[in-house]
Amino acid sequence: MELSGQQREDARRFLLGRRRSELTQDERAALAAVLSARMVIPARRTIVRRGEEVRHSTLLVSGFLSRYMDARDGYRQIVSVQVPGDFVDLHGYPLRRLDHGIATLTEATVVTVSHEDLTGLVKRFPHLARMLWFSTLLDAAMHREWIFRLGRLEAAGRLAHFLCETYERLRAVGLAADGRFEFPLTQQDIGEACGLTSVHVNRTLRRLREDGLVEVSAREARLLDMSKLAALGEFEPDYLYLDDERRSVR
Amino acid sequence: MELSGQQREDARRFLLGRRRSELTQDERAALAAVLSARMVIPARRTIVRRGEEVRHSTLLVSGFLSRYMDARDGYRQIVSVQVPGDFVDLHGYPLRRLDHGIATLTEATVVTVSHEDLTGLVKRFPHLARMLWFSTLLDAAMHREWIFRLGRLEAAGRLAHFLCETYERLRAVGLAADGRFEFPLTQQDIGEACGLTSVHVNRTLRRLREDGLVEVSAREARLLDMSKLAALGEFEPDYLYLDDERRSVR
DNA sequence: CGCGATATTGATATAGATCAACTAATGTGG
DNA sequence: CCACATTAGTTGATCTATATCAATATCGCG
Repeated sequence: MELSGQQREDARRFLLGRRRSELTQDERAALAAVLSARMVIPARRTIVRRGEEVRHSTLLVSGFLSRYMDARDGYRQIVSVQVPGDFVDLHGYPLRRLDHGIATLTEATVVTVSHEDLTGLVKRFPHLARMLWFSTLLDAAMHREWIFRLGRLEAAGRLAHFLCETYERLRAVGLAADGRFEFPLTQQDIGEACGLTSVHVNRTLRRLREDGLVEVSAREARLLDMSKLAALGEFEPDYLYLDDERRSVR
Repeated sequence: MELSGQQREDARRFLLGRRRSELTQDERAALAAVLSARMVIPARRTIVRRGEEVRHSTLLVSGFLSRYMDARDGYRQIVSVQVPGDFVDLHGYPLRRLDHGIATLTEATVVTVSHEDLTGLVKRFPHLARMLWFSTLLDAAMHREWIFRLGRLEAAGRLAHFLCETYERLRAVGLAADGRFEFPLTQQDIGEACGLTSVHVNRTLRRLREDGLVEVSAREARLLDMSKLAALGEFEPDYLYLDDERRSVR
């Protein structure tokens, strides 16, 4: 079967910025070959609900997705924001059933891989299997950092940490530079990620702006003083396992 | 090489209570064969520090371990409590370097597997490899629930949720029944897990006791009203992927 | 028995939630 | 392209859950 340029390009995004986990030509081609056609999903759509069985996994090509859990009072807690290049629900492959919901934050382009195809892939390419495992472990590492953020930082630190993490992850996949990146989340979204009300996010962002640390608009975030932000958020990017962690921040 | 009864017994604990992930005789024997001798570690010892490279992974046989992150102010955030049968730092195998510390909470007995041996195992037993992956994904699922707990529940709910989760996990490995289990954590430990001060843990536990929901002493926890506790903590154990989730709680 | 760690309780301070109003942006149909 | 509707952002006033500080009580252990 002929590979389309689009499939190649989509497969290339996976684990971008983690050279240590470079895939071979063969592995990448095999992955590309099982990718579905691209699908575009409007903003703020639920893709998978908690408890649902999944038969394929989703690779995010562009836009932002959230993984979230609903609370009884109607509020939701975002447990993870996925950026382009992330396999969103790869863990659904061994687990079969998702323990949380997935929704778009912005309009998003995705491609999928059926679990059947994944089984074929991991049989033929043990190293690729290991890299898929690795990528789910990155998620877990980010979860842990997310726990730290909620458990030990106050509002300003949480926002600083969240912004630093998002920046570094986008930078790794070429979507951020010079402290700037597209960031079309609402203050409500940010609050749901950081365990704060949108009102408090607003006030805290204002303070950070007044202190010259960041500027966050509806479209874009600008991190004006990375080292102060990193200090405020106690952000140490080692847990992202990036290529160039020694040079980034600090 | 002859397998000792102890090795067999230790290997048997892995993924106990998750029948869906049953290992074959061969797989279990192969795992048992690479387990180290048991080691006993005193309470409150750091086992691995953040950033450390690891060359083996640890299977907990008895006692409690914590995975934690240090904050600048000297406080720590516990991101996970490991119970017997858990592979504590299996994610260190693909990741190589830990993004958090590991310490004993109580005296603990552990056995280890070298990453070299793990590589041998996963080559020979792809299904076992998948189960190892599965077990790290259980950790990730618990992390997500931990995020929910910190982000969306107030003190009483957090404690209720934490106690329910711990109970169900211990029950799965035969260490809890009738709402009771050994639970030798200090209120300080509980606070570090739930993002609360020990003072507030104390007051909140008192309220739960006065309401007839739990009794937590230095040795033991007694969950007196599981259904109220589960409601208070918005605890739905599906994320633990237990054998009998339909029957448990609720 | 006495000492260090843990638990308990009280008084006070504070970060963030809640409620409420208003403004600014964004989008839609006529 | 404007009028209006909808959504998101902003600000103020007040309330509350939890932190902080401090003192005492209790427990487990050598």
